Amino acid sequence: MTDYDPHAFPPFAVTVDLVVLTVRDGELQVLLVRRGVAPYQGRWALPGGFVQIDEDLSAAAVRELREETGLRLDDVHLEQLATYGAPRRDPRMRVVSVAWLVLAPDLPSPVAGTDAADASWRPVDGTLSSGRLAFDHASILSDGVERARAKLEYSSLGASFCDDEFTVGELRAAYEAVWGVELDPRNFHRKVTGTPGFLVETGRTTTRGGGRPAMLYTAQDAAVNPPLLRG
Amino acid sequence: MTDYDPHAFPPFAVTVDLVVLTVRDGELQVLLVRRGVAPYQGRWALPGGFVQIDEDLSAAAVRELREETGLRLDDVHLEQLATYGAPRRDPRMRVVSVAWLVLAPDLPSPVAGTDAADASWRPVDGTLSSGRLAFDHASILSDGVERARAKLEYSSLGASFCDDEFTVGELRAAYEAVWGVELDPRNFHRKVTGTPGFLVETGRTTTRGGGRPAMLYTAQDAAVNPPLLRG
DNA sequence: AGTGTATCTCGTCCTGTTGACGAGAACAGC
DNA sequence: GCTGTTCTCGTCAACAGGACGAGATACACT
Repeated sequence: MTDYDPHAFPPFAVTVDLVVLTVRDGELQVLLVRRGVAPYQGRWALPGGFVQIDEDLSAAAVRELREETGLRLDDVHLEQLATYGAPRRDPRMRVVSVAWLVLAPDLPSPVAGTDAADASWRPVDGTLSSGRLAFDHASILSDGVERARAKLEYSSLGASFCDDEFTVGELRAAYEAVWGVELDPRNFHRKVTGTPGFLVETGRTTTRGGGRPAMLYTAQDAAVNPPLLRG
Repeated sequence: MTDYDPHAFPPFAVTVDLVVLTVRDGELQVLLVRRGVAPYQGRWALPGGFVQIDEDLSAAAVRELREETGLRLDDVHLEQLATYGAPRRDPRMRVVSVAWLVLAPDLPSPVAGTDAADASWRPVDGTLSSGRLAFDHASILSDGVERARAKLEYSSLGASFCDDEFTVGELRAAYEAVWGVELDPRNFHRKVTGTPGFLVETGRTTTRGGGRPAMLYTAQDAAVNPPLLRG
């Protein structure tokens, strides 16, 4: 490790970029930071940064998540999304970026880290249609949203958008926000409570949200087969 | 691009590795090359190599595919699998490897390229259970097989294992090999011919394989909803 | 206390899909 | 012609899914 020859292979910079999604105000939102330096100065971008030379890729993702957003790993779901490495995606040098998808509940989180001058949740729809993200981040965000939408169909990952304990109605609201559709509350309830390994009853109930008290559940990691359908 | 400062970021080597899967002799097989140099000299490994400094990641995958296996892109399905970059996965230096999944028909292909001293198709099951692949390639292969199995459920990618024109029976044989299950020929026929956009009838028939002449189809790119189930 | 409103949860009906299986059609080889 | 093979269509019961009704149980307001 210490005696490699830097001329034996082309040197690349390796970064991680984070697509951090949450559901706020009934819509899917993404965490963006405003760039303080060129290139793309003043533009919104995905949070991210360089991987350190002795650091695992996932460790770099977790570190950037903590540094730039204040989120901890045990609050969220994190998975590798894809890697982007077009030769001129960064005009300064050859950068290969490993993108990670993070699904987070609507935490009353600081959302202000050490690095980012300005960070905030932005609606995904408006961000994608405006098309003004830095670098190829619009493409990465689009892929991340597509992955999230697809994974909700056949996994219990929708619960990642909810608190540790949640009601079926809150879970349904997350699915509706991600998919942009309205789901029948009765059929959704039947589906998620009837799928073994999807939800665990806590025995407690809550009346937040009004109406009849709702059972509180925690998530389990079961696959859904056949999948939930989007409408 | 020309004036970057190589001391401003940690330098990484970036490679591509290929998980090339096919169905031969009724079982899922993977293309491996035997390493001629240390480390892991003599061990089987996934084909791959360094990404050039001005080369796109997918272009590097296509180039290695051609160089090491003789396969052309229009013969096969290629998609990015995942990226592997543990700090000591290569004992010589810090290498980040972008892995690609290739699904190929059972071509009477040379399978001998410029680089690889020795290349051959090996059964996936035996390869994974022996656990003697170089580097972290067993883990990459495992992820690739899992991806392939999952994608066959809700896409027409199984046709990537068949020739351009194929029968429903040949397609079913591919699914059975990948999933390691037996499927009912009548129900499978009903499902794939009844899913709009999955198959296109050519009008021609064939008697290869014996029995009553079978209709020949070409593949289309439709998603399957609800998915095919694994038995 | 009573009324209205909201949500949750269970149940019903109908349709389409799936798995198990039967049966005939159409070839090759002997 | 007979046999064995594969292909293709059909049948039937069980199940899952979408549309919808209805009661349960909270809170807010008068």
